[in-house]
Amino acid sequence: MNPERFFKALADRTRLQCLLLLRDGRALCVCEFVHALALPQPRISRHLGSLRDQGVVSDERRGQWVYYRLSPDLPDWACEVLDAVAPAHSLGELNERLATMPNRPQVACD
Amino acid sequence: MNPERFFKALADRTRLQCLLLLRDGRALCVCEFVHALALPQPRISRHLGSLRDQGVVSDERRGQWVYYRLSPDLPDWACEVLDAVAPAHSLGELNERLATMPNRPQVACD
DNA sequence: CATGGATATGCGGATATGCGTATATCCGTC
DNA sequence: GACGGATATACGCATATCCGCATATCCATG
Repeated sequence: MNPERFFKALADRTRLQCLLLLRDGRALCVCEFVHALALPQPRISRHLGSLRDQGVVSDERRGQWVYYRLSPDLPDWACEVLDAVAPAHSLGELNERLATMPNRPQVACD
Repeated sequence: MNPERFFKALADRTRLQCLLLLRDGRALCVCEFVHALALPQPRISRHLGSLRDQGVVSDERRGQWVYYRLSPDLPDWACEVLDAVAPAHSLGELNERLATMPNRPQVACD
């Protein structure tokens, strides 16, 4: 994981929001991102796929659902970067929508 | 300064290296960047100009030279991001070339 | 005011990026 | 094995980004 690539990953609103939602070791499936960010599914899927290809997140299939989490191989400095920017980015609304998501697969699948 | 814009600024090798060189409050002029990074002058100049336009760095003219430094308005989280990534990015060679630069305008113009 | 060093910018081309729409794939259930 | 929900991908388009080269601008000095 080199810094330039990592910052490219963060340099997009959709990807940045996805990553911040995963920050505390949480795993979320695609439909949860779709609901929380209120964005079309292909868009979410493609961004998550690119994050996976770059080693920023890892995925895990559970039945129909694919869960994404921050890659366990993410170097310390990368986690520190996420922690540093988190306070500057209000996730309140996103977490709110997550919490009230109807038909949510299963909460806290960790 | 919003996180997405800031990360776009860091998502380029040239810009990232420039910013890391400025990290301890140091100010450098264009020709110093050119020498340290061993890149063509127009390229350095345009990247620094774009960083200035986005409020990441500030510039100051001194005679023929234009000095750039991290913007004093940079929010705390942005500085923390730079501090976090600094150890992951070896600047040794760049600082080495800076130190041995011939005809260097003036050292430590702070 | 001519000169030269330092810096900035105009321009065109190559490439990358992000998107929407449509469709494919994968999986559990019946 | 048909169906439906969840996810991934193919395709084409619009735009952004980065670059090199050439040239313009700015400034100190003579």
